[in-house]
Amino acid sequence: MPTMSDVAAEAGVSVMTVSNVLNDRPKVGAATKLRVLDAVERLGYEINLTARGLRSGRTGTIGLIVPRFDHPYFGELAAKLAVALAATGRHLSVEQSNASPESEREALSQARLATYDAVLLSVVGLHYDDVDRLRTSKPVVLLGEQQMPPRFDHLQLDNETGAYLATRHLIEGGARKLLMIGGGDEGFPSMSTMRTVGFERALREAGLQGSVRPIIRYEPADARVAVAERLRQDPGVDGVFAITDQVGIGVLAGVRDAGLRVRDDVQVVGFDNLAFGEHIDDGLSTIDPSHDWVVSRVVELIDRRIAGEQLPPQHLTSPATLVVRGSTRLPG
Amino acid sequence: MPTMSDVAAEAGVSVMTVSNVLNDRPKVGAATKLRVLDAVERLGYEINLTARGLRSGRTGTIGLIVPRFDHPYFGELAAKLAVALAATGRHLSVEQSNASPESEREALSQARLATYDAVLLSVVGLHYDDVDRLRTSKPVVLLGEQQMPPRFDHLQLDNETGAYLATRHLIEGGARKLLMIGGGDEGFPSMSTMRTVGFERALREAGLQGSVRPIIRYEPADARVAVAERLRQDPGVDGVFAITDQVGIGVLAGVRDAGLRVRDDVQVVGFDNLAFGEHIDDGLSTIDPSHDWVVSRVVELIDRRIAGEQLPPQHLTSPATLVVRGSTRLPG
DNA sequence: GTGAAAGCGCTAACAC
DNA sequence: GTGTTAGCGCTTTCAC
Repeated sequence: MPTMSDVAAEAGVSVMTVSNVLNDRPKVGAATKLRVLDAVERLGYEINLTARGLRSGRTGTIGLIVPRFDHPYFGELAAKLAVALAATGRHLSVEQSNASPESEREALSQARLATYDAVLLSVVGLHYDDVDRLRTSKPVVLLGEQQMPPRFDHLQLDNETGAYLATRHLIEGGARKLLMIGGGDEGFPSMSTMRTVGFERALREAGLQGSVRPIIRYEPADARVAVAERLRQDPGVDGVFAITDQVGIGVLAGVRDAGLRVRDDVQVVGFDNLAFGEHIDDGLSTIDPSHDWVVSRVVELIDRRIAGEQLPPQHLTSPATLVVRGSTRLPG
Repeated sequence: MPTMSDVAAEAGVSVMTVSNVLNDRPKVGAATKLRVLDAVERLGYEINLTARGLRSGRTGTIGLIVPRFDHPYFGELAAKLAVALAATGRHLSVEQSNASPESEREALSQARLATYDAVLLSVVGLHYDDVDRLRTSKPVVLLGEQQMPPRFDHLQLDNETGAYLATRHLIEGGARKLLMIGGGDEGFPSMSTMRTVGFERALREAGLQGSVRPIIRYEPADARVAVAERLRQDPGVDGVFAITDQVGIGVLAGVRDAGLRVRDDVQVVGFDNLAFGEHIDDGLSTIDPSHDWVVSRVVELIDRRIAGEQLPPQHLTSPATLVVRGSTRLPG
């Protein structure tokens, strides 16, 4: 592999001039620039990013750490982030934290975080203390619904409003006996707790009772079993709020398993607006988490942090909006 | 951030001894080792992976380059790969190539490939020439269905057999007028070409005619429109082979859009065995691509390549097996 | 078993 | 505009 010195020798200039050309630094003569680029071409030279990173302290790469690669929520977010970051000349690299306890520790180690210019950390599944232990000189932006140490920038959804809108929509469509799958008060402000608060607020406003069925994993299979079981015990249920669309897909299946019709017998709303929701049955109504909004804010924020701007930790909440599809009735 | 010299000073040893301890090199005295680890602890030292990488040429990280983060096929594969690599002490970093033409060029640049110990390149959407241009000193393993330069290691599915099994299963369930959505002969051995060959072989064996409806993007929305349109033109169709499960989800919706019942009127089989297929409708029958087999082979292969073993380029084909769910009938 | 010297390939800082 | 010097933090090599 040729190095910068090889290019310098080939072009008859110093390595600094080569570096200046390759980094588009302004103070290079046009003729020199051409000679350098020519030499680069002839030798097939490409820069050594590791060496650049060691010397300059910058890598041009942003890290995104997600719990799992195979959850569509992160896939969809990551895809949008990658596009937005590419537009500002940065590069996104995604790691999975939850492969094993060791790999989680490793993914969150200062050593690995330091290989990025900034780190976006999806904190699903991480606890306050895991995150509070983080020591890094690089900017860290937290994404997710847990309560987290306030010294970090943190973006989250408006979980409570989203759950409220979903539940009110079920009620406006005529549901009178509601069930939330995947909810429960965890005793601290988690995603589950906050969505449950929104669910219960909408019930209270309407003067209705509802029930909450927690599940351990937000997986379709678990939700499917849970909802079918509950519908058999409690046949009057006519509206289900699924804590996520993944859970929602299981709820749709569980409603069928119980011998009931989605929408006509039991309305269903999810949360996340995953792409596949549009095509399941007659469409799964859901809450859109405004990924584009989140992505724009994140990109702005890391730009400013990487530029070294000092601003207090940002705690931002993205809007949640209702998306109506065939699993619910319109009001009236 | 403390460096290795700081640790050496703190422990009263040389940097080399610190390095030897941290890398578990055998020739360190037990007492010295303790003193070093103690100093590491006290200073909160963590190694600088960039410096290590520059000097040693190894990073401990494997790169996986996929076209899109938001396609569940890659998410599911990446999740399994991450777990398998973690077990051998390596680390997986995933990049998206198709965010834009520039980001694709960048993701495939020698410069970026060189930051990994080995690169797994998912070649969906890349052409022979894109890949043939790759120059890198690091091992590259290709994953995907295109025909590719034989100098690379390459793992692919048994597309033809998979498509054949899917189609034969439709026929055994009673389908007599078959349609393939997303097929077509592209004139070279692509995924589409090979799956179409398998489809047509099964038809020929059964003495049946079938038709093939190409689509541009393998997206549910496109497939949905295509299949509904075709079913209206051609009402006798009673079996659809969808080129992927993503397409299959659109086919299920399109069958309903056309006023027909999945399975009773139109049997449907997909390909990929994505996780969500189990819970859509009564389940989407599909072809399983043996991700676990692929993952094992890939991990073995890169272990040997990274160890510097010289072996001819490996071209491996993973088995394809049928998974029967509610979108098709069992024979008889 | 431990340490000294050299250098991986680049860029920051500054001299000219 | 261009070149020189120094050094980022580590590992390789080799001496003891």
